[in-house]
Amino acid sequence: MARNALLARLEAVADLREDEKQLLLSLFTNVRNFSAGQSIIREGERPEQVHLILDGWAARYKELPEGSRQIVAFLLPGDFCDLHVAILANMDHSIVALTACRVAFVSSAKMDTLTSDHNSLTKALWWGTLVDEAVLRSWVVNNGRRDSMARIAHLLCELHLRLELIGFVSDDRFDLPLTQSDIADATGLTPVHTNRTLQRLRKAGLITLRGKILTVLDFNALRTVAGFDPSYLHLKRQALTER
Amino acid sequence: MARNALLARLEAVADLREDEKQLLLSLFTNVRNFSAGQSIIREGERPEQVHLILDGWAARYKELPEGSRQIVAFLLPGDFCDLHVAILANMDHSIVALTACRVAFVSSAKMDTLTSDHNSLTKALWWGTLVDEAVLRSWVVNNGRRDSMARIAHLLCELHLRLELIGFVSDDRFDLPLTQSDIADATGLTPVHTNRTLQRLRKAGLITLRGKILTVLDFNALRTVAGFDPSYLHLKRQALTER
DNA sequence: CGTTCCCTTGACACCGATCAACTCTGGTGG
DNA sequence: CCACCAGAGTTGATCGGTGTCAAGGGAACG
Repeated sequence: MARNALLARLEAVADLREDEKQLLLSLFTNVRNFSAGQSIIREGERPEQVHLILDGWAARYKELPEGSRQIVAFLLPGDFCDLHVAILANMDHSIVALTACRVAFVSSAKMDTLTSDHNSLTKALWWGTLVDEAVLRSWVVNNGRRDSMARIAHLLCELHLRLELIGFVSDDRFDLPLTQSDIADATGLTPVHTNRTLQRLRKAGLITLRGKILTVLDFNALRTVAGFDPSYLHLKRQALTER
Repeated sequence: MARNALLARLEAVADLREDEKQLLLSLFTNVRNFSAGQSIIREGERPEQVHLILDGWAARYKELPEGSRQIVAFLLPGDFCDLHVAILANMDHSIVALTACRVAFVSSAKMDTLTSDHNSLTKALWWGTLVDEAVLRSWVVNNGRRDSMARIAHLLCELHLRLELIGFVSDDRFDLPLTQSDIADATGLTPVHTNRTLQRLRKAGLITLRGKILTVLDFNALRTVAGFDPSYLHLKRQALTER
């Protein structure tokens, strides 16, 4: 990964022993590669394995009857696609690779024994799903109550912090491998309007976006435009959030 | 409750033994009453107890700096407010009673021992939080990609099924103790527009809404308008969903 | 060197927001 | 029992943000 993206996330909450870390990492040896655009899991499927993103970006999305889609989460290295397979019957949504992705597969049986043997690991994994849920809540707010500027700004703030946590940000600059249509599908806007809004964010001197590199020029201003409060990400090591 | 609203929800997924049911119910003896409008938990708090709605409706919401609010979930009898207190540090949102509510309090310690002793109960509770998450995803879609008619129709379909599951629906008719402003806050609309949209739903012959009683006149038509697919609710006992 | 995405731009339509009354309802107290 | 009142629902007029449609430009890739 960033061999330790998963650990980076978990250690933000739990203090894991060295042997637990090793044990966890040892599970994710069965790896498969996906290319951009390939679907990792489809709605209605019942995967037999738990999937973990090792590298690359993927999106969790739902498709509507008339053909539009809504992305409900971006999955970054260290994120699980479906920790819940063992419990819920079927996937109620799909997952697609947005960039080339390395994905680890673990049988749910292995996960089960892992969690029944190691309480602190279980708790750490639990914590991960609860943060996912908190992020989801903030997306409901985003799509429901913010205008296009604030929506996109909020998304960028969130990605900035999540990527920073796993070591993908340097100097307020990071790789943003999303098309404007992807951003539109995440924020509930149209591609055209997303384009214009990004232009406004640039003209306001908040960001630059060249190639697929996003630079946050003024994080505090961006945060203000977004109405962004990072506490929902529940980052315990709060260094990042203090500026 | 509907003493068994919680059980109704859990039994939709797990086959619990009688003694497990009794054990579970025995926990929720410490009860407190809230009146409509009273807040049950506030953002930033760190509650020491797990809260379960026994009776009445509550809302999970976030407030924005400029004063508007977004409801991110409706809590019905049998729903937990904060199964996660033990793990996440602080509440990243607030919970308010929408009607008079009876709420049970359980110390997180008790919950902990319960879950470490009874695997099937743990799984059932887990399942509950996963369904919450699935509902959240569908709300993101709702606010992001549906127009006002479909949004409100979708919300009504969801409430219909959730209430049916816990026995609060008879004859496609149920108590809907929400103000139009509440519906607006859930769907990301304004009260005025919510009002007009409800009128359109009535004129289209899909629903009636008198007093606080909602009658679904044509569920299939409502479902079509909403683009509603109930599978995200993961109701195992699927009788309800087949019409 | 052409094809295919992706980004960009313009003109226009429309859904939903805003602002500002007015009405209705249910609950309260005199 | 009535008068009052606050909160909820309703209506109309107008504004603005976002969607839609259509076309052109640019960059990556075979």
